[in-house]
Amino acid sequence: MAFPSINEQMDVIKRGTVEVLPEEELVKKLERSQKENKPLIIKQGFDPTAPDIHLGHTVGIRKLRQFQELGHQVVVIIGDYTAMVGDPSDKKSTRPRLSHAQVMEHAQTYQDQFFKILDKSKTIVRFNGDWFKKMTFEQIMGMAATFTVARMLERDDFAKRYAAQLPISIHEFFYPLMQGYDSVEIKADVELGATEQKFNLVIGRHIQKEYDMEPQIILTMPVLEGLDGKQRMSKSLGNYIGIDEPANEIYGKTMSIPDDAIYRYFELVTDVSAEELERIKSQLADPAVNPRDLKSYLGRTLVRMYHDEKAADAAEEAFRNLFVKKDVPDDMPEFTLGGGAMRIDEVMLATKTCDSKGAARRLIKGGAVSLDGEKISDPFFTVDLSAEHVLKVGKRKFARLKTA
RNA sequence: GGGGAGAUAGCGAAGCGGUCAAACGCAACAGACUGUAAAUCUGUCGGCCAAGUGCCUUCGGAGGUUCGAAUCCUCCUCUCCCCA
Repeated sequence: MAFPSINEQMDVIKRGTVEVLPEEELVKKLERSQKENKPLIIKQGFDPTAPDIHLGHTVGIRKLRQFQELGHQVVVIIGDYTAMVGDPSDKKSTRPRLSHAQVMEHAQTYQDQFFKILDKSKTIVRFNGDWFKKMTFEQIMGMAATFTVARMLERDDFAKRYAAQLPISIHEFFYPLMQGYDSVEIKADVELGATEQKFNLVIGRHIQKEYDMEPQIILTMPVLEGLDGKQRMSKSLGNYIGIDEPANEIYGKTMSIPDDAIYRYFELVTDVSAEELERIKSQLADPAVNPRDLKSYLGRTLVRMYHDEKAADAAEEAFRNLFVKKDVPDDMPEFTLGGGAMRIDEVMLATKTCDSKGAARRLIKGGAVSLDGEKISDPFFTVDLSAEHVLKVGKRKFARLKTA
C-alpha cells in the first residue's frame, strides 16, 4: 500500500485540528510507517451511554475518516465497561447503571451511525470490556500505581470540583487510567479526542510508557457548539443535531443556530473546500448578505451529507412553507380521539402537545394555541371531533385530529 | 477515629414556627418583534378540578413535638472542611 507523502499527510491531519502533540513524533511515526509500509493505528473511544451520534461527534469521526483515506488503520473503542460502571459526575441523580444488554444495543446503533462516515471495511471496533473484565486485582493495582493523585488533580474538571467542594469518587480516577490502558491494549499510535479530552489523552501516553510502549500522539479536535451557539453540543444538554435524524429535523435545527455559529459549523462538520470556506467567511462579513441564506446553505449541506440532495430540497421547501409562508406541514402526528366533543385542554394532553392540563391552560392564555389556524383563547373551548382538525401549539408542535 | 459546616424545585441561591407551592438569578416554555437567529419587552414556570380565602403531592430519608413544620427535636443517609 502506498501512502501519500509525509507533507501531504500532515496537511490533512492538521486541517481543523487544534493540537498535534508532539508534532515531531508524529512525523517520525509517519516516516516509519511509510518505510515499513505499515499503517498507523488510530484510536478514538466512545461511551455508549445514549444511542445517538450527533454533529459534535462527527468532528472527530470525520478526522478518523481522513486517516482511513490516507491508508491508516482506525480502531474505534466502544467503552462498554466504562459505561457500565456509570459516570458519577452527576451525583444528584445517581445515573442508573446500564445493563449489558442496553450497552450492546446502544453500541449497535452507534456502529450503524459510525459507518455513515467511516468505511466499515477498514474499521476495527473493539469493546474495552474485552480486556477489563479479565483483569485481576493485581493488574488493576498495577495500572493504578502508574499515576499519582497530585497529577490526577491537575485535571481541570477534577480541580474545579475539588475547589468547589464537590464530591469526587475514587473510581472516577480510574476513568482516565482505563482510557489510557485501552491505548496499551490496541497499541495506539495516535489517539483523537476533543480538546476537553486532552488530559485523558496525555495519560494514555504516560501509561503506554509505563508499559514499555512507544507513546501515542495525541490529536485534539475543537468542540462544536450546540444549537444555542454557546454550550458544547451534547446529548445531556439536548442541544444537538443527531446524524440519524430526519432531514426536516436536521435542516430545521440548523436554522435555529445563532448567526455567529454558522462559520464554525461549516468549518467543523461539512466537507466544503478551503476556498468555499473563505467565500462563506467574506459573505458573513458582508451586510448585504442575509445570514439566513448561508444558514439555509449549511442546512442543505448537512442534509445532503446524511440523506441526499432530494431530501435537502424537500427539507428546505417544508421549512419555507412552515415558517415563512406559515403553512401547516404535511407530516404531523395523527390522532384519533373517538367521536363527539372534547375540551381543548384534554385534546392537548391526549396529543402530547402539553405536559399537563394546567400547562395547556397557561399556553392557551398565552395565545400559543390554535385550531385550524384560528387562535383559541377560551380554555373551555370544545373541539368538535366529528370533523378533522389541525391543532397547533407554539411554533413547532402540530397534531392532526382524525375522525374515527 | 475526633471536631465543624451543610443537603431547598432543571441549576445556583434565599427562607429558619403560620402571611410558603417556597424570594431572587440562570436555564426552559409561550407571546410581541424577526430570519424558527441574536438582542429587547411581556407572561408562565408542582399536579388536579368550570378556578377558590379549594383539594393533593413537594424543601435528603424515617419518626416525633405543635392547633400549625422547609423551619424545632431524635435517628438515619449523603457531601464538604479541619485535625488524626
